[in-house]
Amino acid sequence: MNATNAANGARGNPTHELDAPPWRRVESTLMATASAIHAAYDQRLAGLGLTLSTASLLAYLAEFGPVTQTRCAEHLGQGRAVTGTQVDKLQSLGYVERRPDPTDRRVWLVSITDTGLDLAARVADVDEGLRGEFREGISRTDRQTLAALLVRLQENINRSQHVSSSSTPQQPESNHQ
Amino acid sequence: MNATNAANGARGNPTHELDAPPWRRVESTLMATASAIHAAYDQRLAGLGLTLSTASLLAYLAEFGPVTQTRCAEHLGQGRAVTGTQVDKLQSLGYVERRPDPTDRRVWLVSITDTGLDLAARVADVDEGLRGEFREGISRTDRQTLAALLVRLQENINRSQHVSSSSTPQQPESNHQ
DNA sequence: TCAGAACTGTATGGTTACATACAATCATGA
DNA sequence: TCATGATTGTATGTAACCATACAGTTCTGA
Repeated sequence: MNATNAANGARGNPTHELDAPPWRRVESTLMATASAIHAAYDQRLAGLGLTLSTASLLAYLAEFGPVTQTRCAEHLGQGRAVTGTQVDKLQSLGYVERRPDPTDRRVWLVSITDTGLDLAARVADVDEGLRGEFREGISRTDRQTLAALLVRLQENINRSQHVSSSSTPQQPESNHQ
Repeated sequence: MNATNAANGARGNPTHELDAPPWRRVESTLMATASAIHAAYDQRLAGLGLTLSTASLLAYLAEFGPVTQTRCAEHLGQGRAVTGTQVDKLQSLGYVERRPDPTDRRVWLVSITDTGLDLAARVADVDEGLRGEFREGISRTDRQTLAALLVRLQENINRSQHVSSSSTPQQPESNHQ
């Protein structure tokens, strides 16, 4: 009983993944790696009072001018409600501000403040440093290979997501909520 | 269950990754891919009344006999409290049962039932089918390359995770290789 | 023997995110 | 014009997970 199973899979010999149960294969390794990346960012960004989500939002606002919350949500791949909460937090800390759109009274234009820009610069430093550590000993070619494989994999995943699961056997829903 | 559900992304489903600010690089692609895998499993397993987490627990119990909850939690890489809740759910559905350990009155020995075994077999089918779809057009060599790169990346991540206290990361010495 | 440390499972509160529902506001077509 | 449908941001309820704290139990060392 050493570290977590993630470490188990990571330190194991990648050539024989058959001793592992069905839940410790490439897909599982990938999800564990993603969790580790998430945790690493959260850990480093905690010093700035941010999480990966809020830092991503801040960085997006720093780069692309004032935008609506819906656009932020789309870019970050999350719902509008959560984005609104994140804007609430960044606004309460003085890093962003909401201004009404003169041409559309439904929306807020979220813009970054000066202190927000300073923080975004430090977030970029953290990002740069962390990515540098991640890439130690992994060549540019390797990274390109990894990215290409991930893209191909994700295409397959998206394709299988859009298949309407017609093969749902019996098993009544039994959704008691 | 409609198309907007999947398109909107139950766990976020970003689509563009190349023209990208610092937040759309390899690390982001990896996390997005992991989310997509998670969502795909959840979608397919919903027909069995399970999620990826509960299905993983069930599969683990099906393969390795009665075990304590702490061991389940360690294997699944999650906390003991959540594992207890998941066992509660599987138990209420009749798929697992808790029996006292004769030699240790602190622990429960969680064992799978006959109906649980049946369900685990169907979970294995879902897993097999989904992995097959994911690997379409990706050769075995590619998969090995991907796994190897992920392992190397995760080693770097774990190393950078352990350098939390010091503000000046001092180029940790590579242990081997 | 036995006091203190360690471990197991559970309770609790907090965080993050989703899905739905809703009011307010635009946009479209007859 | 104006009724109908879309869109935006928010409120609400739910779900999953974590971290901490705790009682009961086991283990360890003097």
